[in-house]
Order: sequence, then C-alpha cells, then structure tokens
Amino acid sequence: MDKDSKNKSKNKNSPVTIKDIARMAGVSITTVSHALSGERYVKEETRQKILKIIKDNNYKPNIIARSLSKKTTRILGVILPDINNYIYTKILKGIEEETAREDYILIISSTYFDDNVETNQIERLNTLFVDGLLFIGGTKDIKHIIKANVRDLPVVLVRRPVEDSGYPKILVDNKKAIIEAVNFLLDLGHEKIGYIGGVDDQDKISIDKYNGYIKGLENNKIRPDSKNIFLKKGIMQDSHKESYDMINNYLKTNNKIDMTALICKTDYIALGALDAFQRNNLVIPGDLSILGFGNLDISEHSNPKLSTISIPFEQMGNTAAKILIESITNKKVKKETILFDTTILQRKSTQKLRMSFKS
Amino acid sequence: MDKDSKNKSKNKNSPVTIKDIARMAGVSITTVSHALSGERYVKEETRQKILKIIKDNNYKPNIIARSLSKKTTRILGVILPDINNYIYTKILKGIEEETAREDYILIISSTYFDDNVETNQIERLNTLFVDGLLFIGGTKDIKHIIKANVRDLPVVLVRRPVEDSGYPKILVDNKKAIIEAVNFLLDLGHEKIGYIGGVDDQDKISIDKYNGYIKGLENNKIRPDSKNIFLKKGIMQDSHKESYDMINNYLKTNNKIDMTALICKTDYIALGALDAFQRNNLVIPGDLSILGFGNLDISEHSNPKLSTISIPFEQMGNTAAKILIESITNKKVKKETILFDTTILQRKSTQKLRMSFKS
DNA sequence: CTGTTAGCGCTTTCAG
DNA sequence: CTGAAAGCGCTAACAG
Repeated sequence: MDKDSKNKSKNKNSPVTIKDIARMAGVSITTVSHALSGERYVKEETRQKILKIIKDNNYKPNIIARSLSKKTTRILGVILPDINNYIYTKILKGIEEETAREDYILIISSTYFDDNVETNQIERLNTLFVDGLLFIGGTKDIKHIIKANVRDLPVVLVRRPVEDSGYPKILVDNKKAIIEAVNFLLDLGHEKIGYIGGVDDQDKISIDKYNGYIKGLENNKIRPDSKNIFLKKGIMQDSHKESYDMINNYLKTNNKIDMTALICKTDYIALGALDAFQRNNLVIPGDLSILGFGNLDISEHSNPKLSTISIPFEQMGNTAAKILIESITNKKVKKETILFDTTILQRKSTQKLRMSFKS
Repeated sequence: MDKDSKNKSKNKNSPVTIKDIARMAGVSITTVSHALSGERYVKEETRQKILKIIKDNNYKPNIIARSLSKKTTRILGVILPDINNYIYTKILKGIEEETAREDYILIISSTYFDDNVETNQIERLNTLFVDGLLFIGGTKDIKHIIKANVRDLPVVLVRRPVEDSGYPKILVDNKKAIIEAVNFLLDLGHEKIGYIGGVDDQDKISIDKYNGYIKGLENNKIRPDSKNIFLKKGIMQDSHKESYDMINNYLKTNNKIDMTALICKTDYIALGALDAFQRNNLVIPGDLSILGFGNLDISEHSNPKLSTISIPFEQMGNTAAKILIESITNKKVKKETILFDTTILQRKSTQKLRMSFKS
C-alpha cells in the first residue's frame, strides 16, 4: 500500500481514476467498474459504499479509456452542408434532443456542399471511432460516402435527395404537400390557383412540388392555366429577387391578374412575390391569397404574415437520431425510407375567396 | 512471425493498426510512431517505406488510443444557448473555420439558457477530455462554469455579457457602434435622430446601445428629444410586433413625425418599425431613414432593404478559436477582453436628408 | 459475489 | 538511428 495515494487525487489536473476509487473502497477496480455498469452483480452494501466514494470524490469515468477498451464511443458524427442554414439547425435540434436523452455526444461539421470535404470528414470521424453517421442535406451523390465509410458505420440520411442509397432516409413528401395545398385553397373557394418556382431536372424536390401542383389540380378536374404558372428553368439563386421580378414584370405588362391564389415553391419566393404584388397595389390576401413553403422564421415577419406549408424538421431529426441509435444497438440496419407529412400553417396571407368581394 | 498477419487487415471492421504497419515494414511500432509524428529522426529510406505502406493500407491512427496516451484529444467543446439562432451559428462558422485548419474537432451542444444544463455539459466534456471550452452567448453568470471546470481547461467566452470573468472574452463595442451610427446619420444631414429599443438594467447590451445614442448626440451638441425616443423598460419579447405597435400607436395619436432618422436597437425592431411607418403611408427612406442593428439575414429581404449595423460574428468566432488554441498550446491564458468594431451597412432604408425634399 | 490479468492502440521513456 | 517495454484508464474474459 503506497503512502501518498490520498493526496494524489487532490491535484486538479490529474483527476481521480477508477484505481483511486478501488483503493479507497478497498475493492478491485473490476468491482468498481461493475458497480457502475451493472454488468454483473455487486453486493448492495459494497455497491453503495463505492457509489458514495465516487460521489464524494467527484469521480467521472474517463470516456476515452472506456472507448478504447469497448471500441465504441457514444459519439455520433453529423455532417451537413452549412451550419448557418436554418433548415439544418432545425433538424439538428431534433437530433440533439434525442441524442442528449440517449447520452450520445455529437460532432457536427459543415461541408459547404463539397463532396471532397465530406469524404475527409467521414475519414476523420472514422478515426475518432464515432458510432454512427448522420447526413443532413447535401448533394445527390453518395458514392463517396459509401466508399469512405470503411468501417461500415451505421448511416442515416436526412433530407438528402438521393435516389437509391442503401441507407435509411428521412424525407418529406413534397408532392403530397402541394396536393394538400391545392385542396386547402379549393376549400377556401379558390379555383384559379397559380404556381411560382424553379423547376430543375436535377432537383427532385422542385419536380415533386411542381408535379404536386399539377396533380392537385387534376384531382379536382381543373386544368392548369399556363399564364398563372411562373416557372423558372433551373434553380433560383436569389429567389426573393427573382420572384419579385417575375411577378413585377408580369404585372407591368398585364396590368391585372387572373388568379385568386398562388402557391409558391418556397417562403423566399412567396415573400418576393408578396412584395411585388403589394408594390403594384394588389391587396394580399384580399385580391390574392399567397401560400409559401417551408415556414422559415422570416415568414413570420412579413405583413401580412405568410401562410405556409410547414415541414416537421425537428421531428425528422429526432426520428433520424432514433433510427441511427437503433441501428447502432441492434446492428441490423433497416434501409427503409420514411416520408414525413407537412402541415399547412394558416396565417394571414390566405383567406376565403368570397371575402374579397368587398373591393 | 505469425502466418496469417496479412489477411487480418482485410477485415473491414478491424482497421489496420500501427502494429500491422510495423510488421509489414519490418520495423518496431516505435519507429512507425515516430515516422508519423516526426518526434525523432527516422532514416529517410525507412520513413518512405513506412509512409508508403501506410498509404497502401489506408492506415489511420486511432485517435482514441492516441488521446488516451497523450492526455490530449484535439477536441474542443462549444457550448451555446441555441443552435437555432443565426447569431450563434455565424460565430460557430468562424470557429469552425479556424479549428478545421488547426485540425481540431468540435463538439457542439446547446443549453437553451439553462445554467444546469451548462454545468452538466461541462462535466460531460470534461470526462471526454476536451482540450478547451468555448462559450458562445449565454447568461451573465459564470460561477457555475468556474466551479464545473475541474480540470482548469482553457476557456474563451464569446459574446457573453459577463462583468468580470477571469477568462478571455470576445465582445462587440455596442456603445461605439451606436455613436458611429449617429455620426453616420449626421453626415447624411440628419439632425433629428430618434431611437427605439428596450432598455433593461440587467442587460448591459441594451444599456450600452442607449448610452451610445445619447453620447453620440451629445458629442455633436445635440440634445436628445424625448418624443423621438421610444423606450421599453425591460426586454422586448416579440420585438417585431412590439416595435410595430409602439410606432403605430404614436402615429395614430400624433399623425406626424418630428424626426428624419431612427436608430433601432435590433433589426427585428427596425423591421417592425418600418412596417408601421409604411402602413401609415410614410415613405422609407424618403420621409425617414431607418437604421437597424445586427444584420440578420432577414434584413436583406425587407423593402426597402434595411441599412444596418453589421457585427463581425464570424471574425469574432475565428478570433475566439485562435485564442483558445493558443492558450491550449501555450498554457498561459491571457485574460484580456477583445472588443470588435461593427460596420455600418448602407442599404436602402437610409439616405441623405435633402433628397427627401422632393415630397 | 469478487479479484487477476490481458488487452484496446497508441506514445514515450529508457536503453542501446 | 532503432527497439523494448511501460503505461494511459478502462473493460471483460477467466478464475475462483
């Protein structure tokens, strides 16, 4: 029994270890380990004694050592395109909630849509022995992910528009969302319903949304009216401005509108359109109901407040984390795709059609 | 020499280790270790050989093992109130940039302004042996941080409004910012400059800003005009709406304004005010110049686009990370406070006074 | 019910 | 210029 064992733990920079606890409790480190993990039975009396000593000395197991020994870290890697994007942080919050409960730690890193960065980060996280990988958003391609994932880590994809992945995916049903939006507007009495947004072959979301619009009308035996469809080929870059310009140009040449409601591919587009209409002295929602998509925080600050289709980002993140943790513990990865429904958030930019007869 | 050493590394789930590399290269693991770290000289020839084998076998050192041995992880803990807040993620981006360059890994967690959660997370990160802690935002109190920081980890505070901390702090000079804003407006010809925002004894930022306003005027021998000062005692909760109401009520009872420029404590407040003025048929910036504070992404989407005071969040995060890493490597922590300057972003909601004579 | 001991994969003396 | 071996703090057979 060495003599200076007691003062040792007083040093701030060398925390007390399992060995110290064992010594103080007069048991082996094995017993301490088991008292903590419950892996095997420890006599209640000694267990209590150990626990007390642990508490008194503020002992915390060294997770690094545990990880090395157990080959598992309870760390999850989250890879997303841009930490500054509200969509991803919403999803992140849902993930955080679940992982905190399950006592996992999160390592988050941004790729800025660069697949090479993504590859590097996967390798990096691999060497850190994360227990699983969560991808939020990102490019359509995942070949590099599969290739870089040497250890065959469990992976879950959230809101990543890949065709066929081999990994479980959490997505939103955009087509269904817009079909519902059409029905929603029809219920308010609207029949002349327009659509504005970009459509790009490479962007499945944009196609789903547009198809939802067409399908929604067809379901109700309404034929789309091309003059109320504002389409931009490709992806809108500065969508707020582009949308403003499209509507503004239209109004300058046509002087009036022949629709009573407009579905917008995103909130930004909706806000741009809203602005253009108002600048041209149309009253929203009196003359036209406008519906956005996404429920960005900014859509709460328009005037009138934007009605929009809200996406359950947090819930999606939550589910993603659940599935990931599940597949870490159960080892058998389910490769199913989970589709989340959206909700229509009725604020002030939409209203019943007949109410507009006042003017 | 055992016979099946070669196939072993082919197993996907048991990555190749330093031992494997050593065996393949016919050297000791010590040599491999040093070839990698450069800690001591290794004959160039063997070094190249080792490096090639490492590359061919895609060997990555196990960071967990390294950490256990070196008692340092190259992991940094970042604690912030809310991952969904644009301000924090901006700062985060600056941090990320620096830490990525320096090859540190980030563990990020949100507290939602709960000091207990914060305490837990510090302890958690402690057991994970992070090398340093970065606090973004949060409450005024840091006693629990000091208490929980058993290992005396290097700490840097960003945008946390504490009085005296003992930790290096990265802050913004709010008072100076508003003084500059006053000067900026004066340069545009404005003399009747108003102010709108909350003021709370407990909120140093709000006080600094208001004082900056008063001081800015005084510096130019202008006496503040109380009817142009819209103050709310305490913190504004729904600032956009509250601001809208304050202005709207004022206009309903006064019918006109007696100022030509208005400084707003935040962009949200500015946007609410902007809305109220426009609803009451005032032209911005024709009748009134409006200046926000913070440069939220949303302020780009108003009409007119909001002129605002921009805070160098990314730079602040960057510097914070630099200082933290510095104090990790140098061990001697500088406790200085670093004050960052702001920039006035002139967009469309402010203009020269005389231009408004057109109406 | 408990202890001994061999690792986990790496770094780092110490020794040559 | 290079190796052997101890050790980081913990877990988990194996042994009683």
